[in-house]
Amino acid sequence: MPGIHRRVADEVFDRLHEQIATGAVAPGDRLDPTEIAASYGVSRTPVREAILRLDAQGLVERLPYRGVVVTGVDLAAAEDVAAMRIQLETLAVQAALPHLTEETLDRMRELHEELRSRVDGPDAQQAFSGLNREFHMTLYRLAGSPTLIRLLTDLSAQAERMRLHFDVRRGRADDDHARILAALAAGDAEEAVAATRDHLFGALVMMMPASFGVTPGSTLDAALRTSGWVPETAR
Amino acid sequence: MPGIHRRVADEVFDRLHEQIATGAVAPGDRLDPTEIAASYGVSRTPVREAILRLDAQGLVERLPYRGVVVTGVDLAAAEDVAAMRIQLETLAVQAALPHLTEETLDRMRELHEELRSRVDGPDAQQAFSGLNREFHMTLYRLAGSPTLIRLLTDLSAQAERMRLHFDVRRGRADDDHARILAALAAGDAEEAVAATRDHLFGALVMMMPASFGVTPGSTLDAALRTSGWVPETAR
DNA sequence: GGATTGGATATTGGATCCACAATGGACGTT
DNA sequence: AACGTCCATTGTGGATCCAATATCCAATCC
Repeated sequence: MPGIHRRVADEVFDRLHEQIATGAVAPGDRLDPTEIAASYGVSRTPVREAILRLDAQGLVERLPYRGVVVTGVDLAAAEDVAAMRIQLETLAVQAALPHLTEETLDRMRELHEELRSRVDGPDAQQAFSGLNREFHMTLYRLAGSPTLIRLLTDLSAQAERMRLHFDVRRGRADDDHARILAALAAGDAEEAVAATRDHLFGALVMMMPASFGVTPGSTLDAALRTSGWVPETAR
Repeated sequence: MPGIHRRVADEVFDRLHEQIATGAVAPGDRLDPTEIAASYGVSRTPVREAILRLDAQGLVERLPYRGVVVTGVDLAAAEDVAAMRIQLETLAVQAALPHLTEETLDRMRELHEELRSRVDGPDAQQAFSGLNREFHMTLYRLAGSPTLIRLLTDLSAQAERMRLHFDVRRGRADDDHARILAALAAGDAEEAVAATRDHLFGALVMMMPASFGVTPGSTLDAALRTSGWVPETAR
């Protein structure tokens, strides 16, 4: 049984990933490998490995001989990531639906309830992140695509970081999840896709200024249309 | 001008990436960091960094304390990667088209001609890989999405590795490219998407046994349908 | 007075060294 | 003779050491 191995580098990676995803270290902040190594009581080597992995996920940027900083977030990046998620998660929904079992649906309902009950808790933000991700991933795993899971995991971490940066509270997420569950239970693929798309799009919109409109010809525009979205002007 | 800096690790990464993408080291082969370091005349440190990055891209697998092997390829993985590419490249086409200029189109035509002329050359396979990727990427860059480029670059490397593993010659690629160019020139988004999808799907089909059919409910099935594909049985 | 260059300092990237885990073979036991 | 255990060997992961590069500041020149 390989995989049970916990190397120091794994530990460091998890802790740094957590720090970044939760916004404990903000975008633009500098990560000092020496300092981190000292504070964790390890050498710089595993810290370097962890940073390499964070870089591959796009969470940090390594400036040669000039240190490593947490990747900055701006609205353009948020829109970019949202577009990719819409394109891939709507695919995941479609591919997962045919393999949906009552058991998985129950598991999702559990997570849904758990989310509702925690909406006003002390660590609401923290709990939301984990439970929300697990709710969606439970479904997506049914698609049976390791690549898809890998991409979505990375993108989720990015998105979560942005959500926290822009201080977006997701009160409406419950309703979105209920809508998704209903569509899944009814076996309505089109509605499940639409609900997922609106869920992701809604999170993005809350980060944007009031005057926000989808830029025609953007990846976001394209992804929205692919998933059946109809622009305001055409309605 | 910093940023153009070439570190040793970058060099090692490029060489290893090349070796893997071109199949010089086959799937399942073991990579010995010590041996690589010696043959390149460097220490193990930059080799380790390079391997870390290859791992993040899914090109190699690191078995804790047991070495690193080139990720195996099978038909399921090929199908998986193809599905992701279809989903993302069709998005890229749609987002790029509105920003298409005559200049870019000319650049693509150049690459197209170059590809045709090299079809029977000595290093045909090698040339094809690079030129084909550049042909598509030239278009996709117009979408203005760093994330999309990053994901597609990784997926392309995977796909190329599989293509070479299954020893697929892409004679038809020329025709596909011509079709894409025509659609782009005409500003026909739907046709450009269809052409791109068929291009990618065609490459996958050539890896499959003759009896191959798209599994209903797979990510491939979903991606194909999203891009407007109609299954045989429904035609 | 401002800009440019040279050196001091700090920090990253690379090389080397060390410890521990994992395989393979030898030996002993049943 | 077969199986299990122990030890030696190999090699990965981590720690430490060294070199190369960027930044910062001061001195010098225009």
